[in-house]
Amino acid sequence: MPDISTSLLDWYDQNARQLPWRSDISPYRTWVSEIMLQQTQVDTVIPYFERFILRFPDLPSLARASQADVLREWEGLGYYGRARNLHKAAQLLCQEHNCQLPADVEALRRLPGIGRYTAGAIASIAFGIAAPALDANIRRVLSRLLELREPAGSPAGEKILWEAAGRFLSQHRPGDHNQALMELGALVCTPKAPGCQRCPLSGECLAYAHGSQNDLPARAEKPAVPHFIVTAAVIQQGDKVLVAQRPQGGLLGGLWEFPGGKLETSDPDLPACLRREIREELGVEVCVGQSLGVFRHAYTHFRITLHAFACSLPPGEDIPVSEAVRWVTPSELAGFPMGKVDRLIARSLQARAA
DNA sequence: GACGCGTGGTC
DNA sequence: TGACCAAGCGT
Repeated sequence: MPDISTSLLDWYDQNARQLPWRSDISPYRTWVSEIMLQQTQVDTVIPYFERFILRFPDLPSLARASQADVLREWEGLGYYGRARNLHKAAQLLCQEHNCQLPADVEALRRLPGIGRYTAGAIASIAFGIAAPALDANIRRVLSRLLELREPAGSPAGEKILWEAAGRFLSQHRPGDHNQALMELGALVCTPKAPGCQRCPLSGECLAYAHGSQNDLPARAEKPAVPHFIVTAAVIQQGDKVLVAQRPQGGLLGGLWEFPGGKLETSDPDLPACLRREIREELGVEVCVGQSLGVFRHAYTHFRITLHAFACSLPPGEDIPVSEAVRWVTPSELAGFPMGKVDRLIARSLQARAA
């Protein structure tokens, strides 16, 4: 096992990007940045981090906020469970831990939204604790360094990689060491066309020695991505439209949408699909009118083509409002957190009304 | 332990 | 344009 830390940290000191969360380091800022960075690239996170910190500058301000306000700041970033858990954890910490993040890996690990990686990252970066971290970048760097044939993500591969992350770790600068490995993975040891010529670890890298860097890390086969046809109803009454809140647990949980759903084989056509969905969700028959557009969108595990329709209620029919069903004017839609496609529809309505 | 969970960039 | 990829976590 070579000592990679010295050359790694030297490289990091010369090449680290200046990022918002690398100045004014505090446990709170480190925490917010690490949650945002889960499965999300640095360039995407930067503007969200800046806005979020302006809006919620410290842990008490986040704990006091409403979930809708937190989700609105998160809108567009995806994986909204991260925002719900961040908010929940802030409230827990202010109830039980004096509004302080614990300086302890196991205690961090128990907070909602903090798993093995994030606990190690916060502990090492914010508190200087010698805890390893393993993310997609470090998996790739270490897989190549060790020329690991086990697929990253497999149980055997994970075991080897976590042990390696711990063995390599600098006891002196663990936070910089973890960030340096991630920085190296993001800037040099990239998935395609890795820059081995300018890599500080190429001399120790088994993959580079054998020319196998482009074939690593090994990957398991991925299943085919299904494609669904879905419909959405913009139900209009006077100058208002109906929006519904999605349940907390699942896809786009807690966000608002124009109701609708998947086309089933039993549906004769798109309007029939939409009438069925609205009947099932809201208990009323709607009149389906003109098309408001067709939207394609790719989620992680499936793809949709969404057909939006202007709809109206027959005379005498009504829909009772509730916590999760509201009639709002197009200009009020901006206050309701939404996913990508529904926001596109909402914006087209605002433009139409203006 | 396998699966569900968003979105944007890249090639 | 479609497939791949990304500072993972919860159930």
